[in-house]
Amino acid sequence: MTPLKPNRAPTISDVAQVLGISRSTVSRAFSRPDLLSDATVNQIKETAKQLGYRPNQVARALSTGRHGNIAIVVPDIANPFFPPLIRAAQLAADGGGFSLFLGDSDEDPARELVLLERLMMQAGGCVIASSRMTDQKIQELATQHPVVLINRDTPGIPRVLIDTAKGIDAAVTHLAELGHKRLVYVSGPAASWSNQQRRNAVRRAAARQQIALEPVAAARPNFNGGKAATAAVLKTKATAAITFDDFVAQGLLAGLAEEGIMVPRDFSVIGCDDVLGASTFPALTSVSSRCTDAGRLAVEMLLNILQTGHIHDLRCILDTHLVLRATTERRPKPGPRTQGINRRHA
Amino acid sequence: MTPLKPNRAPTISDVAQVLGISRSTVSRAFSRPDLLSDATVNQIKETAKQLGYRPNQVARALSTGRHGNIAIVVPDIANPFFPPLIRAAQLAADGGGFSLFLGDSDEDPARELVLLERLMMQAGGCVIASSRMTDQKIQELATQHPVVLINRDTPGIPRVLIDTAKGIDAAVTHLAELGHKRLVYVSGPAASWSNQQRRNAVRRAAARQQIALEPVAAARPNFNGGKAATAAVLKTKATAAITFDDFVAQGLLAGLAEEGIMVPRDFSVIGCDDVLGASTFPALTSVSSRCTDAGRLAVEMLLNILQTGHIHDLRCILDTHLVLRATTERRPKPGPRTQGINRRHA
DNA sequence: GTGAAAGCGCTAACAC
DNA sequence: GTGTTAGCGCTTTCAC
Repeated sequence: MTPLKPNRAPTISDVAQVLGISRSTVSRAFSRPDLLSDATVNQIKETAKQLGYRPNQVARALSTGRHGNIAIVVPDIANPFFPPLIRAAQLAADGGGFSLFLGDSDEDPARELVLLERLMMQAGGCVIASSRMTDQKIQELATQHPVVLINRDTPGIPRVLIDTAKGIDAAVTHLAELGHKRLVYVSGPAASWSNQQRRNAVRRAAARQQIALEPVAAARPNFNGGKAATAAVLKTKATAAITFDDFVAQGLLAGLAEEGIMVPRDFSVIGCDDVLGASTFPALTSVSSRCTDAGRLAVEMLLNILQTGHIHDLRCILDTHLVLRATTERRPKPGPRTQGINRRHA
Repeated sequence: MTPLKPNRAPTISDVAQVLGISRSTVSRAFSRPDLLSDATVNQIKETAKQLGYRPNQVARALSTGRHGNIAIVVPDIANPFFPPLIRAAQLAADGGGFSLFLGDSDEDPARELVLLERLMMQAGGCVIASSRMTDQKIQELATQHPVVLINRDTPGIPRVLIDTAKGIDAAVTHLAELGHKRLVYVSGPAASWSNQQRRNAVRRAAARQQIALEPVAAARPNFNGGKAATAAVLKTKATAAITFDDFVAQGLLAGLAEEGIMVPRDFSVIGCDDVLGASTFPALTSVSSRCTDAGRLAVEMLLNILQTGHIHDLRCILDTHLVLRATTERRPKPGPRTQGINRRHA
């Protein structure tokens, strides 16, 4: 059992005293060196280093109102869509000299708000990814702090949107070309903009290709949600499914395997986000989504706002494409399905 | 293009003035309400709410030295071992009323140090997961700030260790029982404590089971690293591999498939961490590691230090077990391997 | 180009 | 119980 650090860190005053100069000069050497002669700046930085002086962010923040922090809030860190996004955000923040607060709302809009309010006391702005809050709440928040959204199309607020429409279009077209006539969309959270956008994209594309569309809801956007939806999917008599995300697709794959339905021979599956790579079996065909780009871009937009002090109503669209792997195939011939035999383990 | 928020937030003085009382009283109503009469506390909180007053964390931090923040730094957010850990850490921090800074060192010790030094100006303490820094640097850091380590056994510093020994032991025993005589350990980062610990555990267990052990290094602890190691693995003539983590195992699986080696018929593979679940094919047998518990525990330990002001040299061990799935089987009969034909796609 | 002084919003002795 | 006073470490007018 040890007590904590005894000696306090050197301050601006210590440096000033050693050099016999005023504290403001030392301050300027770090915040506005252009106002000082090169000689003094060097001298100050030199002794500062010797003393181990480092400017205190907190004091600076109190004085200027500019804390060098931003925040990012996501619905679920463990959802593989977000880690690459967060990683890119952290990198971009770091590049701009900012520190990053992380919040996980656990898919709960109330928690999301509380978290943001706490974080925004110390952050200059925030990135909210896949917000579950209402547009109204978001707009309210945005009047008080700089906000950049990812995958949420709230007017007036800078936002990065991953436009799955193009990729989904390709997916539906692909299925149509394989002869499928009846398709199901396994949906995700109702409050999710991505889900709405994907559902609509599937609907439009299905109409254009003249194939029937059946809606089925996954209780939660994860493996179990997808697996649990299997029965409902099969009941529709569809021969192919597009799912809200790869997780749901993975669950569906597992559910189908359990029912002895062979993918892609008996049933075709296409995921969204392409975060699972080739790690499912069969390797999942999926609509890619550029989460890394989205994270980096959102932070860059936020830092730009912080620097200029002006919010532009930017609406930045990242498009997507279909990544073909091994879960789609020509529509099976109509007739009784080979059920009850788990071919995967045969 | 909109300019930013015009009106500044109400301060403690505003509340005091409205009520015609002193600022300290208002301050106490929020920080030490036990010192005030219930009547005044209620009155103050009431008008504070009306004015929309919220205590300013930054000012409080400057005054007390207690910023309500902690930091967590990991080598790679996108490594699936960390998201559940970070998620649990964030939850625990949140529960204690703390905000969480997140840093990604990108597997680089220098970057890790810089990041930590920046973050620790605003955080009361930090959790460092799978640090790549030297013990010396870590100890140096720990003299200046409360530090809790995850998967790093630096003496004198509170730490949470996921003890893969038990699980690895089970893994090696399992392989021995299946008749394997020659095993390879595909190692991860040299600076990683986990890697050293796993390597040693495999070595000990192999010696005990009297099976030969060949070391092979994965260039990076990820899919590509594992895949690239495939040739080296095959050259050892081993019939089974234990890999540093599931990622490497997944890469190896892919590499083997490409070479036409069937898993588990021709070759057995066991991963570590069990973060990929059943999503590989074949479903990966793996040594589980309780990353969620580790994240929660580490933060709880840190908060405890922050509250008591005392560092106990805690060494908290979480043990592991083997999760059997589908990538291990009886040793193949010696003889020429079926190579060149990719059986997976046959 | 540099110094003096006021203040960011809050807390913490110390008085009464 | 409540008010007074003096900071926490830094920035930023305003002088010179």
